[in-house]
Amino acid sequence: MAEDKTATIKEPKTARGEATRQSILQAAEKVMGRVGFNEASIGSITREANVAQGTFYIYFKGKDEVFSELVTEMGRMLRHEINEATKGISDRLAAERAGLRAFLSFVAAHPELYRIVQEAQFVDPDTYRAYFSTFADGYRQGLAAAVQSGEIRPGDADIRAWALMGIARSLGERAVVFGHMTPIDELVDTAHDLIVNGLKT
Amino acid sequence: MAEDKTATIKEPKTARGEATRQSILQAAEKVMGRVGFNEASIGSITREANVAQGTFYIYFKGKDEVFSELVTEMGRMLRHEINEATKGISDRLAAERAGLRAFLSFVAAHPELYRIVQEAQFVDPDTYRAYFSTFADGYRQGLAAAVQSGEIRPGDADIRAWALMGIARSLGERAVVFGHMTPIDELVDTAHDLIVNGLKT
DNA sequence: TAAAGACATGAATACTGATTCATAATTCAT
DNA sequence: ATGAATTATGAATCAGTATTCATGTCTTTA
Repeated sequence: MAEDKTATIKEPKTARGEATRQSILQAAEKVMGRVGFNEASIGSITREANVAQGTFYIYFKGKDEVFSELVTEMGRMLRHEINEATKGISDRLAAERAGLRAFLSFVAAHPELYRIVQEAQFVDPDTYRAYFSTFADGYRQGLAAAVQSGEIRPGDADIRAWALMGIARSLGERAVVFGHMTPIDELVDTAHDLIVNGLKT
Repeated sequence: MAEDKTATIKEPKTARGEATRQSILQAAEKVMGRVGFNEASIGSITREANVAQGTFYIYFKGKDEVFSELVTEMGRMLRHEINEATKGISDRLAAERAGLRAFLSFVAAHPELYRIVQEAQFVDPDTYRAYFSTFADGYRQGLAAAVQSGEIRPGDADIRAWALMGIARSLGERAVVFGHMTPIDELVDTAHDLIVNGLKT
């Protein structure tokens, strides 16, 4: 039946509590970003946060819970960045460029968070899927509208949305995971040219 | 003279041993593909393989080692498939299409292996990086040659290689992880059109 | 300023699952 | 056929770490 998870309530009631919770969260981001979810022990997180182990359980049910919170938080931040970067740009291809640029800047600035989202695929599949489905939905709508208005050539919007997300993710990974130090503008220029004009002569 | 670097020797000397080793490998592929690396215990693998727990350590140093072997094996298989599918095709854009098709067919046929490669990013980063670096190198050379010969328009070959790999991976993930059931030919047609012609009208 | 509630501690406990190893069975070479 | 090598077993260890909890400190408020 419906099991009540309310048994262990969290939510700090005090400024002090909120601060502690926050420092645990930050420590978790740092440690998990560096060594990954599995290697990150509660002990290593609380040590980084300068609190005792037991304190962790005042605010979180376990490792999974902090992790999910980090992923969700990261999603919010990234969506916000991209919205800011593209809002007010009506030209679809220009928006494409601005969005790509914002994405790559973000992952360059937050490599740990990038890693955490990727790892969510295995640690918290539901959150992971929700994360990318949300992105894909928005993307698809934008592309469909642009096809409708004749701004871009016809083609399945969902498949294209995934293809374009793939380009962005792959270039992000190239930089963050594989250490290729290409300047972002060069990445954006090359990728955008490919997206707009394709490979053909 | 033990040219083996394996301080603790493995390598079955007997048909029986080879068979057992193989069934452990298959069981590991199955179990790890289903529940992921961390949830896959040695016990669950040996149970699946119908051998005792101790038997595992006759052939492998630990979980990491089977895992690496699976990733490497998968890389070999996939490269082979793509080489077969594209060999003899001199036209670059046609090869692009054939390679994409081969890739998507492969991941559709081996969803577990796909998952395992992704997880290698966290379990065995070196192998993961080697895997994609190898792919990227080959890809880059092909693109650079095609630019040289005037077959495709100029543009940084390395960035393009990563962008195109990203498209393939993303469409694979869309199918395998997100369960979108689009027929492969439709995926290939749409993606190839995007790759060749871009989005512009 | 004192009682109540919130927060913090960290040693003790509990659990999970990896790894070992003494023993037994099977296969191989002669 | 028989001793030697190889392979197989699984219960017993071992290690790491997640989680609890009895106790102590801080903060609020009446």
